[in-house]
Order: sequence, then structure tokens, then C-alpha cells
Amino acid sequence: MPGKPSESKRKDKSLRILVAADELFGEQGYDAVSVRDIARAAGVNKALVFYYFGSKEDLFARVLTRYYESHRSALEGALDASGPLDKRLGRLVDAYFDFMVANRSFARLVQQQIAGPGTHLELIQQNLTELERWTEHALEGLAPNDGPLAARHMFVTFSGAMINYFTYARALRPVWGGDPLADDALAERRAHLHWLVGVVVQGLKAA
Amino acid sequence: MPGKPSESKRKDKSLRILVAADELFGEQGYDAVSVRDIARAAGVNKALVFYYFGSKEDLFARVLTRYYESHRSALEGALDASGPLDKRLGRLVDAYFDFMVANRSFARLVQQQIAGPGTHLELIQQNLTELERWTEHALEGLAPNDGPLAARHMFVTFSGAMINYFTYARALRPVWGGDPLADDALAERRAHLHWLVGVVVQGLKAA
Amino acid sequence: MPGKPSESKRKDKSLRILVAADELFGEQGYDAVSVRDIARAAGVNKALVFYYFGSKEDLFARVLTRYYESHRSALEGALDASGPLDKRLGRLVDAYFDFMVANRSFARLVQQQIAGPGTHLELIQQNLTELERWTEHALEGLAPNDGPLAARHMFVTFSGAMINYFTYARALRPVWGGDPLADDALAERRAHLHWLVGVVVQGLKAA
Amino acid sequence: MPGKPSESKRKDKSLRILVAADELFGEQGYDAVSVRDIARAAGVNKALVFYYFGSKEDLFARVLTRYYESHRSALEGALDASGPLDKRLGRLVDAYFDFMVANRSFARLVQQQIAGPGTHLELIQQNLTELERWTEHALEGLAPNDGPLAARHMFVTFSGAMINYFTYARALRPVWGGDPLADDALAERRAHLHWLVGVVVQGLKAA
DNA sequence: GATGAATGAGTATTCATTCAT
DNA sequence: TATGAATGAATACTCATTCAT
Repeated sequence: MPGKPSESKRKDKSLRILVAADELFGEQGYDAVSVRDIARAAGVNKALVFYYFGSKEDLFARVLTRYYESHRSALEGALDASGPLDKRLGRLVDAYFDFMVANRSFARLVQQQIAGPGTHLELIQQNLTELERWTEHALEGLAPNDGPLAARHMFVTFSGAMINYFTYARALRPVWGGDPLADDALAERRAHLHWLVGVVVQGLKAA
Repeated sequence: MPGKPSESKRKDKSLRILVAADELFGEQGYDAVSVRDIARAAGVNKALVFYYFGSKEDLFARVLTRYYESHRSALEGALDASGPLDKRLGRLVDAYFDFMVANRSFARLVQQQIAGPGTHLELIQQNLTELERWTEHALEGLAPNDGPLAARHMFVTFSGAMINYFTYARALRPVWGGDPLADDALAERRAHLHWLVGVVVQGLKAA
Repeated sequence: MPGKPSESKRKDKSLRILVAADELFGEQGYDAVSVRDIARAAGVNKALVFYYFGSKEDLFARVLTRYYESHRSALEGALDASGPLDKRLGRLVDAYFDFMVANRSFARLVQQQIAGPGTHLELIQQNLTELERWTEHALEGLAPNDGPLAARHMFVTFSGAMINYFTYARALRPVWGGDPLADDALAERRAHLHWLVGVVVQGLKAA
Repeated sequence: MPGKPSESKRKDKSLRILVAADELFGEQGYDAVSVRDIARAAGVNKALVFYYFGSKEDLFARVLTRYYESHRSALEGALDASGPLDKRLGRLVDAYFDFMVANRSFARLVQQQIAGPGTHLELIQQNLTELERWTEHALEGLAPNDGPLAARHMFVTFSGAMINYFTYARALRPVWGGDPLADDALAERRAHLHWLVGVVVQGLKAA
């Protein structure tokens, strides 16, 4: 059937736009990317981006929500309360870290939004809030409700330890020997995070 | 003599531009801020921005370098090697934290650049590298040279714990009770960081 | 159907821009003409100029190349080597002169570039070189290869005699009686050029 | 007397501006040169240009008039009616050519104005008119008052032969072997012009 | 005579978006 | 579903010019 794009091809274009937008936004930030850039990278007509996504803002929101959906489902799977505390926390760290590895643009996308203009702050807030609730839940009975050792602080600290590694990677590559996002480097970082959790848990127990 | 620009007013305009740029860039990011915005916020003619700073890029670089200079001098003051390890690290944490408190746009400015297009990545790289060297120096003899406990990882982790609190603040304000940047909340965060350092040091010693 | 752009109207806009640019550049020179001027003269939106031509420089280059193409084909048609020398040279003079009459902006456009900043000098150079080769070819066997009577000098002299009449026209109109670009005045100039060729050829033969 | 610029230094600045303007206008054209460029090239403060010359336009006019004054005096000296026709015309050609050689920007400055916007057309007109009257005077009794052989046409032809060599020089340098403005090349061109005058005079006599 | 600061108007160019087809 | 053409608003930047000192 020449001339008539098959159904799979149709969704293809919409998806290709989404993927291109994801990469470009992640690399360069919302403002630095033009719809023309996205269309070109996706190999589609510029007007088609608007046909499918309405506006540049909406497209960006779609990219974000898409991440949050898979983000949430990734973490939810690791939240079952079985086993001892260490195992449970270890599973969370792994799930979070796996997600970051699989979605490399995510960290930068989120940090840009948090540090930048508050245009899409609501989405971010929802996500952060959810993450914090989970941290609180995971540390229940271990961390106090208030003060410097509260789960709230642990959340910020762990989030930073988790996410900043991926955003710093590009800037630190020339300084460190080797690529911080290579497999062995990632394994090392994962081990660091596990160690950090262990140390903090011990500290909390001692308190 | 109102209306007549006194001598102190002269450098004033250049400074007002710098301050306005600092705030706006910090709040909204490089791309989202126009020179017109900056000029308006500084209360000066748009062309004057170019008269004093040459280009938007140069102005941004000036804002960054200005931070880095005071950042460096702030940390250098805390680097003397006297006293036991805990005291020394404690001084570093305080110095860093004090700097963040005093320069609220800094964290967001840096995170934007690190997560974003990297146009001014070189400046950031210099600064990050310097910070990392200091961390390595401060942990000398305590942290191994390689592996998950290396100073390199400690640097990323602490940097995240330090800086992300300030960038997350705006997004988390509605969730937490009270302003994360209020005096008492800041004191609490500072205590958390000191505690974190203690816990990590203990973990390193035990390793 | 007024108001509805017919198919012929489509390429119309791009062409109207080209024509407007031609006239304005010819009259006022590259720098003195703004894209706004061109758009206004063409009756189109300013951004459309960039949509079709990319940049002001490219638009100017298009105007020039367009001339050169027709210039070349006009002269090529007059270059066949049949008949006696006088006839052949006469045909060349007529072809060149016809072209100048039909493309009134051309002379000024070229002189501006030659005398001016030379931004588009390459195009001019190509064209001039080609013209010179033709002159050399046409005078082969008659003019020496070197010295004050070389074809090279004849080329500059004839080119000046040909082109300057059209550029001087505007400045000399008030002095001369009547319009130098009116039909009878042009016929007179054409006769002058034929006479000049005759006189020069005779001089070359006598040498 | 340190700190106090001597009188000669004062006129120095005004002159340096004039010279810089001359060169830059000649090279790049009126529009392409900014007052800042001129001031920088002259090594003076930008505002001083306005102090001395009032406006960019006025400065340009000054550059032109300055040329015309020396142009006129150069030619007037060659206009005495003594000696036979050949000698008289030869002296004119030499005087004109000498002037062009000594004032290399002149040709381009004039051609720019003639071909470009008519902003300073009046000055040019005056000068051209004067030149034409002289040509008519020099050819009195030889050339008819009207028709293709009129002095009017001779003027345009000779003017073109004279001036275009200097404007074409830059564009043709790569094509010709050697620099068209080198001493020997100039001598050759001068010989060409003398030959041309001779040939034309002969043709006029024969008519 | 000389200058640094200041400005309003203008420049080329880009962009998100719309729309007829 | 897909696209080429079209546009109004915005952007960074430049310029000739003025003026207080």
C-alpha cells in the first residue's frame, strides 16, 4: 500500500517527536530548544508537533509526566514491606538507581525545572512530595518526626546523592579518569549509595 | 541634591545591573531572562547593559565569576589544617553553608548550568574541580583513593546534600510546614549536615 | 476570487521580495536598505523574507547571481565567431548594452560592490574575470598580450565606458538636457560605443 | 608643559579623524563604517568626532569636499591653453591620473556615492559638472556639440577609463599577474590612457 | 578640548503558533 | 494526518547622538 502510512507508522511520528523532545530538552533545557529543532530531530514537519501536542509547553509537560509515570511504577515495585530494613532500603536504592540509569535525561530535566523558572513546578512538586512520603514511610520508626534527623532531611540528602551524580557527570568527566556513566563507574556509585544508606541507618539507630 | 547623579551613583548603575542579573538569572535561568528584563529590573536603559558588559553572555559570566571569587575566598578561610578532624570538617561545612545562605541565587545558578545546555560549563568545571580537590584534601588519610568510598564520591554526595536543599526549597515549601529558608529551618539543616559528616566519618573509620 | 491566494500567487511573494530587493539594493546599496524596507516594498511580512531567503546576505547574493546568470547567457549568445571583426565586436557591444538597458539596477549594484566593502566580492570577481576572458578572446590577434594596448586594458576601458554611463545618469541628469536613460539618449550612447570600438580597432590595427 | 597638549597636537586630533574617516569610508563605504570605528582608528574619543565635525554626515561631506578642493586645484593647474592640442590633453590626463594615484580612496568614495544612495549627490554633481565643463572646453572645436561624438560622451568614457581602473584593481588583482596598483602597472595604465586619447582625437578629426 | 555615561531608535534574526489545503 | 506558507511578538545587539563634567 504505497502512499498510505500504516497504523504503526502513525503512532511512530508522535512517538518520535516525544523521544526527540525528551533528548533535546534533557540536553539543552526548555528555552534553548526550539520546536523547529525538535521537529527536525524527529524528522517530521514542524506543524505536526502542534497537531499532536498543542503547544511547546504541553509537549514538555508530556515528556515530564511520561517520566513520572514510569518513575512511580518503578519505585512502587520496590516498596513492598517484606524483609528486614536493610533489604528493604537496599531495594529502594536499586530501583531508584536503575531508573536513573535507564532514563538518563530525567535527572537533568528535573534539576533544570527545580533550579529554573517555576513554569512546570506543579508537576515537580507532586513527584517530589510523593518521593518524600515514600522516604518517610521507609524510615518509619527509625527517623524522628522532627529535627535534623527527620526523614525529610534524609530525603533531600539521598535525593541529592542520587540525582546529582548524573547531572555532575558531564561536568566532572574531564576531571575524573574515565566516563562517570560507564558501567563500572555506575556500579561503583551504586555501591557508594548502598554504603551511605548503611552508615546513615547505623547513625539513626545509635541516636 | 536629588536628580543629580552623585559620584556614588555612577558605579551604582553597573552594580545595579549586576545585582538584577544575578537575581533574575537565579530565578528564571539564562534563557528565560531577556536583557530587557534585566535593564527594567535595574532601572536602567537597555543599551547600558551592553555598554557595561558587552553582551548577555559576558554579563552572565560576570555574575558567575563574582560568585566563584567569593565562594573560593569563603572556603579558603575555612581550610586551615589545625585541630582535630571533626573540627576541621565542621568548619568546612559551616563555611560552605554560610556561603549558600548568604548567596541564595548561587545554588540555582549552578544547578541550572550543570543540568542545562552547558554554555558556561567551563567556569562551572573549574569551580567543581576545585571543590573536589578540597574535599579530597580534607579527607586525606581517611577515605581511600578508589572505590565506592573514595573522596570523589563523598564530594558528590555532600555537594548534593548541601546544594539541593536550597534548590528544592521552593518546590518543597508547600509540603513542609514553614519556610525551608527561614532561620530555624536553616539551623536544622545545618545540624543535619554536621550529623551527616559525623556519621560518614565514623563509617569511613570503621571501614 | 479576491482574497484567496491563487496558485500563481504562491511563488509570487518570493518573487516580489526578490524584485523589491533588487530595486532597493540597486538604488540605495546593501547597508542602506533594511529587511523591513524590502518587506514593506514587497508587501509581505518581514519574517517571510527570512523564510524564503534565510538571511539578508543570502537574499543579496540571490539578487546578484540572478543577474549574472542572465548576464552570461545574454553575452554568450553574442559570442559566435562568424563574420568580420567589426560585426562581431558590434554584436558584443549591442548585447552588453541591451543587457544594461534591460537591467537598470545591475550597473549600480555591481559598482557598489566593487567600490564598497567587498563583502560579496567573490561573485563579482567571477563575473569580471569571465568578461575579461571574453574581451581577450574577441580581440585575439588584434591586441597584444602585454603593454598598454593589451586586451586587459581594453576591457577596463570599455567596461567603464559601458557601465559608468548608467551609474552617472542620475547624477548628470540635471546637467544634461533631458533624461540620459530616455530612448533617444540611449540610442546616442549606443552609437558612441560603436564609434569608440571602431576608433580603437583602427588604432590597434595601425599599431 | 606637561599635560597641556601643544597647539600642533590639537589640530592633530581633528586631522587624524579626517584621515581615518577617509580611509575607512573609502574601504568600506559610508554605512559600513561606524563613528566608533573612526574614533578607534584615529585613537580619539568617540564624542570628539562630534565635537569637531557635528555629525557623521558632515564628517563624510568634509572628506569629500577636501578631495574636491585638491582635485580641482590639481586639474586647474593643467588647464592652461598653451601648446598644441595633444600636449594640452596629455597634460590633463597626467594631472588627473596623478591625482588618482595620490588619492587612492577617492575613486572608490566617488563611485560608491554615484552608484549608491543619493545622500551626498549634490557634492558629486558639482564636481562632475565641473569636470564635464573642462572636458568640453578642452575638446572645443574638435568634438561636436551634440550626437554620439559630443564632448559629453567623451567625458563619461574617459572618466570611466580613468576611475574604474582604480576601483576594479582590488577585484582584478587575483586575475591579473601582479598588483594593478604597483608602479609599473600604473605606468602602463597611464600609457594606455594617453594612447586612448590619441586614438579618439584622431577619430574626431577624421569625422 | 576631551570624555565616560547614557539613550531612543533601529537592525537582523528567531520563535511559537496558526491556517488553508 | 500532514504540510508549506505566513505572521506578530520578541530577542540580542548596534548606532548616532547628547550631555554633564
